[in-house]
Amino acid sequence: MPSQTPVGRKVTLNDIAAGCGVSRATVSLVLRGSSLVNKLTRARVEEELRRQGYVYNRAAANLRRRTSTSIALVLNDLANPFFAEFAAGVDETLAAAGFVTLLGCTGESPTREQAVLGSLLEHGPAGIILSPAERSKAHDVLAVVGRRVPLLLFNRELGGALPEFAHWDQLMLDNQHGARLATEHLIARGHRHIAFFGGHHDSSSCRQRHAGYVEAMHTAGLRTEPYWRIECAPTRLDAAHHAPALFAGALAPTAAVCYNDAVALGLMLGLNQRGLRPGHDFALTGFDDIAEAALGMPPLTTLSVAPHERGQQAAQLVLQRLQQPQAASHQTVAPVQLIVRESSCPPPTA
Amino acid sequence: MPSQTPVGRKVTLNDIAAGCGVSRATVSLVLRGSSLVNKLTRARVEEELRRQGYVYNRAAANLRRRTSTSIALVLNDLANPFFAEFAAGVDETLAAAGFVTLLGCTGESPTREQAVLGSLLEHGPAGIILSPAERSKAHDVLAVVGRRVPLLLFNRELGGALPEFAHWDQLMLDNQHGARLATEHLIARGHRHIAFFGGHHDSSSCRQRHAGYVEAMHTAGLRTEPYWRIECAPTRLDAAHHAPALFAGALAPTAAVCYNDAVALGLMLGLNQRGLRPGHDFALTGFDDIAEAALGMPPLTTLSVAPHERGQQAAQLVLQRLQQPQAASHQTVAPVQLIVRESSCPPPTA
DNA sequence: TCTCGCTATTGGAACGATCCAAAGCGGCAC
DNA sequence: GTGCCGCTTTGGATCGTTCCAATAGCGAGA
Repeated sequence: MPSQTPVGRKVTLNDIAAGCGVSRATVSLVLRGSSLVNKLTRARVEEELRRQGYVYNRAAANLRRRTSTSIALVLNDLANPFFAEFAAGVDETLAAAGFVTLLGCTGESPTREQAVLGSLLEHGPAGIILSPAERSKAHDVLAVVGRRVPLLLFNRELGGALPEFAHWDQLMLDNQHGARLATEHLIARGHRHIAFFGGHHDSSSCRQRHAGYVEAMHTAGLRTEPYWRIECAPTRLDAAHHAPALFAGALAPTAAVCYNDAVALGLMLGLNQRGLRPGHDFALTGFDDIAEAALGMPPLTTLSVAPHERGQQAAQLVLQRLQQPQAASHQTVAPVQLIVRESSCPPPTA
Repeated sequence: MPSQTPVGRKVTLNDIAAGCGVSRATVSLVLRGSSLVNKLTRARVEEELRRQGYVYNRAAANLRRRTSTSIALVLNDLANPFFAEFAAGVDETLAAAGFVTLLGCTGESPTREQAVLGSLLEHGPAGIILSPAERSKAHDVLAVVGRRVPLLLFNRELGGALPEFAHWDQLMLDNQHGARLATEHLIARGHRHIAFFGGHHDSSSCRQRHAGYVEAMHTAGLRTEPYWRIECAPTRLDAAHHAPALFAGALAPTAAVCYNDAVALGLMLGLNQRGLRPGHDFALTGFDDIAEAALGMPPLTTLSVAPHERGQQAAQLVLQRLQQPQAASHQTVAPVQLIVRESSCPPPTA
């Protein structure tokens, strides 16, 4: 509407106070909905606020009150749909609680992670949600973050764990259990020779998923050949590239538990190029249940981790921590759910 | 009133000053790397800063200097990989320039857009990058944002355009040209009966793409039948649903230019259900080049819009605007690139 | 001796909000 | 007239930083 704000200077409490003949303090009370203010006065002030197009300066208020209304969200890779959905969930919940999200991306670089954390901290967030870069060290994070601001670790553990950082909360996925579910499912379908495909060994989530796979295999009395463990970058392209490695060993697997969906979808491509039809001649499973999983050819059996809900959960955990700064730190493991689709066929000979 | 959280006592300039026997002002000069400070003094102060674990309070500085070091990024849908990559590009460039990203998601709701913009504005961003929700009105955005903070519109135009908002910068995709390229490509492949499939007519990007399609058809001397224009929601599911409509008219098309990749992938499903093989019996193109496009069956011919680069560009445009607040507003149209894959086959009879 | 210039340093007033103790005011009881 | 009570309102200090004008010290030139 016809806002009469003079260009070049912000409208402050003083302007409003002067504009309707009350004190700054009264205007402040009105803004905060205090019941001390007389109805008539309030109406006059509110009219003036509207007339001058006042916008609240939360930075100034936070300075005086020594409070903060922002939370930093630091992600290793926002371009990954998994983290994007996570971020959307975080922002949604934070916004509902009146907080604002300070975003930072590290691109899997511990160096940039340091810089990003440092820069965000200067803006005084009340808390931090961090999905660490791959080789990020607990010691370095502690050095820049300090103990003052509560931190929630998401998705990955930090390298070189320090005893002192037990005060950090954690929200992790149940990687081991999930991979175990997938493996058991393949075994139940009749597979005996099952590979573990993709991911890097120095990623904690990959190690956990691999452990779940081994656990299921051994529980079922099945062997795991070393050459059934194929490492590659967690991308489609690299996965497609490494497909032939599956069949280089003495005993070819009939199925593969893949590190994640990206890897599984890449492997499908690689199999096609070898003339193998995934879901018919070879079974595979993924992890994450990204949007593309349901649409693959064939649709991919995978583990749903509900990234949006995880984002909401992460935000809630941080908000909870803010209310009880002294409570013992909390380790949360989010459940994962097996989604059976067509990629996990029985073995061709069965 | 949003809940606010107390933060523990912080180390301030006063603490440092007291700690090494200089004045607050001197410490401030050291922090800002002023050349006025004596080398010895600087060393002493820096040592003390480290010793006490000082963190700069940018909010206080910004208050005093009447500056801002944050930019608000308001997106209609962060869960969409296109916007996620865009956001990553924005954050990357902003961070490099020393700015911090204030994130806000609107979920395609103009109401939430209002709320989110209002909340972010209270934190005093230096500028705003906005990808509007679908039915967002220029009038409403202007009412909450005002003229004080520069705004960059990305990707979509606002409804009910006001003359006054000519001062907003814009970064749009070259929708019309892109759709024209796709259509020309299909024509060059030998198609004569080409449909335009998907999207809503009240979306500016859909209108533009349709215009590009019409332009190419008419330039080539080809007719466009009204029943070759099929509207549906820009989702896979709705697209699959509307596939039969393509063949309901007197003259069946042999190809379709789709509103975007999601729609194209959905149409593929719908065609398959009719026993038509996309890429063999029917040609189609998409728009966006999302990750799944390359992995479709068949891989999808589409238009690449490079969302990450667009994010960098958007950030640069805003930063530029901050340096020249009075410069005339700028409308940028980002180029798109045709990516030819297997979905755009020649017509079966050709 | 006085002034000048140069280098370092500093106290105090901002920035825009909130907090707090104090006060104005009308009515009512004594 | 005085004291006391609620109901509103208010001035001034304060949060952590930066800006500004003022200074102190000190060697050099007149």
